[in-house]
Amino acid sequence: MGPDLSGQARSRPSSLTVDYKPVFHELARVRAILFDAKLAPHGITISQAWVLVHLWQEDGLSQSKIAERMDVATVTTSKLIDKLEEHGFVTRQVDPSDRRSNLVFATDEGKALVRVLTKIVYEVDEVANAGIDPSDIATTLTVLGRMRENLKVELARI
Amino acid sequence: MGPDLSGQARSRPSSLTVDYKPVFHELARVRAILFDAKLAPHGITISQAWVLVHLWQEDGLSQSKIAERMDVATVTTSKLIDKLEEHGFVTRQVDPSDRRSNLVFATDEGKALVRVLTKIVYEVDEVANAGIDPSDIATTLTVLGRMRENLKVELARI
DNA sequence: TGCAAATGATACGCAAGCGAATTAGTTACC
DNA sequence: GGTAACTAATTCGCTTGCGTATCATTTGCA
Repeated sequence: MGPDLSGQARSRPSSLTVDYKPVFHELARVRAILFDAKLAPHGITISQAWVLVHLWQEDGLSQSKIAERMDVATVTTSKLIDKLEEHGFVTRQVDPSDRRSNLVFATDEGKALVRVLTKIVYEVDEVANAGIDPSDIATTLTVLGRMRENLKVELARI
Repeated sequence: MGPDLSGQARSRPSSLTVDYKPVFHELARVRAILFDAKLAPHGITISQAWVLVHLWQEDGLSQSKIAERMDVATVTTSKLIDKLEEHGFVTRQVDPSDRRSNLVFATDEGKALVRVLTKIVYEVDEVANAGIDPSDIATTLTVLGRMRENLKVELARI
């Protein structure tokens, strides 16, 4: 036998489950692939679509505000917004009160895409959740949120 | 009110939880960042480390076998193995029975790293699981595995 | 046997992340 | 008021994924 890769007492399951596969990582990847496949006809990717969701919540956010709310680096939003602007889903406007800053507004096409995304999220969840006890799914989402917070706290500490 | 982004009946939680954040995606990213931070002193990334785990399970796999077991494209393993070879963690050997194929073997340094990874997986799980009911974590891992399978079946169907 | 089809690995180009460095503009303090 | 420190956005270069195309080799079938 090699080392114990379960990362826990042997009787407890862990992030490296019995199949020795990084389930968090793989699940995120598979979800992204399916989302991107469903969004491709609309000329957008799932990461770009998330920017639109944040603008739907509050239009005219600055790029750094968007980065903050999406929990990514500003350089990432910069490129996502480039693509969205190219396709006419958002417009950039220099903030008159701070000329370093760009305010980002969703166009009508961009707003319409949020509605499309809604439907696609529903479809993907339908597929993903098939045959799973709804209360277990609720538990899972709570646990994942908690794990994310735990890890973010640790990253901030480093 | 905008569209219903819960992607489910309003009373049920969903992958877009109340904070409107893609928790699967974010959790995978945060985990990867923490893993990479802990692995950086050893000159390896978490994705590269996974190749070593598969070689620990069975040494001398071909690149395409590794890709198959990791559920990634062969082009991805190709580059991961480039990096691992550069750092002396694996060696490639042409398969004498099929000269198109490279067999990949872990070096002693590579094998030693699996042991390091074991410890790091334990540490990351310790952090992630803090304050969460162990039985809820068990439920979560089961649910995630099921979701992954559901989505993979759907992707194969497309 | 010989040629078509399949397979293994790689090069190229793309997307989404990151960090570090750069530029432009703002704030804060002496 | 002027300089130092900070902040917003971008460019560059990196990793990990993907798809497509290419090349060498192997397999399969007529």
